[in-house]
Amino acid sequence: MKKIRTRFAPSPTGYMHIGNLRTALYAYLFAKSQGGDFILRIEDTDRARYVADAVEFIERTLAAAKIIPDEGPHHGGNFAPYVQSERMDIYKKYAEQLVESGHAYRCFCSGEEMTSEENKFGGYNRHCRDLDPAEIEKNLAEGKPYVIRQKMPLAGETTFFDVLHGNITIANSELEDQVLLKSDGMPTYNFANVVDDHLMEISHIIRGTEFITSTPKHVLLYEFFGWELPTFIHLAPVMGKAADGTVSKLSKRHGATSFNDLIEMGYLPEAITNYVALLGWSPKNSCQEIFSMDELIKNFSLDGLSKSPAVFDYAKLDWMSGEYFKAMSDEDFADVAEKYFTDFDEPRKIFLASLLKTRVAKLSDIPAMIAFLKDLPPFDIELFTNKRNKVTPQKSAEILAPAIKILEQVDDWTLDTLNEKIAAFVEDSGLKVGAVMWPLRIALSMQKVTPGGVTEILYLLGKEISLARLNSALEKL
RNA sequence: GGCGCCUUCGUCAAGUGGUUAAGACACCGCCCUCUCACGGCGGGUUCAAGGGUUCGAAUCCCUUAGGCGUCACCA
Repeated sequence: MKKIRTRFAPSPTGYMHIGNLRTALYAYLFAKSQGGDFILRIEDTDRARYVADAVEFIERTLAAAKIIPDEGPHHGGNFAPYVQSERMDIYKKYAEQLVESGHAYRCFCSGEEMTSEENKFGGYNRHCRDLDPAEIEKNLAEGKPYVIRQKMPLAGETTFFDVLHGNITIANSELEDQVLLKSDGMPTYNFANVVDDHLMEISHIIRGTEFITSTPKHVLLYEFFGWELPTFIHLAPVMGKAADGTVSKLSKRHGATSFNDLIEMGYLPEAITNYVALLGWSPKNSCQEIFSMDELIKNFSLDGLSKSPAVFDYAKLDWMSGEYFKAMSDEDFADVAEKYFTDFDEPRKIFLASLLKTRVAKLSDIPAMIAFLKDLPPFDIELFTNKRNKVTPQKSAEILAPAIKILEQVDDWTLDTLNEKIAAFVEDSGLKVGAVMWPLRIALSMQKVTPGGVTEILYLLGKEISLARLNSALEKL
């Protein structure tokens, strides 16, 4: 059997859309699940869109997502170069070959003529098909710029098989005489793509549905050259849902849309990859949702792919991200959240990690959660009223005063000791735990909700600051 | 507009002629609990519509509607 080879062929735009990442992931998973190769090829044939360092950016992003090419610009391989702008002579050779065989022709029309009514509606850009050979010679001699166009059959239809969609048939009369080689000598996507996929022995083409309609043109090229057809798999797009409920292709208006946006927000790469994998694919005979890359590879199969569009759901990403955090050790979490923990010593960092890892969807949630530890929010007497625990500002003062006395005596400011002292204090007070804890927590944090309880906050704050806050609150009450 | 693709809970989805139509997220309720979270238990909501075929249809066929894509010297 022929070796499975898939490729990811992005244009170098310094931006990795989630949809692109997913396409790369599926191509990678399929290849790896079949013991095949995954190739990275850069489609930089549009000089106007070239972005500096974009290739490195793509490679770094794939590496972060643990999608490792077997061949690529900086990964080596037997089919180099893997950057299309370095393969111009190859495309030219094959384009000329098609002109020779009568499947393509030179077109000397300028841009304006292209967009004429005739071409747009009736002619499908077929105007230069039957130029007088003498005129062609003349134009060439004058050095007049030209493009090479594919000569489409005028009758009949072209059918190709897609793994997800079955047979797709399009009438040849719908196909325009598309440009193969541009006047600057660069190939178009529709040409370079076919030539390279053949030369690089790609067995399965996994790409977005936006290419379904141009696939018959590609198929015709394979036929013109007498090349064996690869297997096509056209993936449904990733959608976004706007505030008004409308669904459209995932874009900026939906929030973060690139892998890097998500990383910057503090989602783990593993969590993003895991979530994205499930956006349009589900495992067979299993309800598993948390997958390592190895498990994805083991479980992946094409028949688990969905052919309908999937809406990107940030809420579910949050959940999945949280699952990854919860599964981490305190040390690992502290490590990954390091830049948010700068105000704490090592033991407190680890302890904070233990508190936060069950409460965080993304790392950037952290600052808002722990801000009160650094800067006490303004005093608000309203907070000292809590119906459920029958707490009032008056009662709060009555609890704070003795509590301060007890805490002042504590020299061993550790979690265990603090726990012990507070528990004893509650016991002696004869009040419910909540009734005692409420005023303490408010005085220490000036907010109703805190990650962790009173003891935890006391420990994190340290003795000095804790007592200062308690005293300050007592004074104001 | 032509052509093409798509349509199971709000979202991701399982399902391929006979199921009480899985599971997950979100949501709601209860339990645990010093708040929040974690954890545990429970709940509501789904086959786009209309026609067929069939003893029987989410599953097969037709029509309609809606969504998306494409119609570049962009990919």
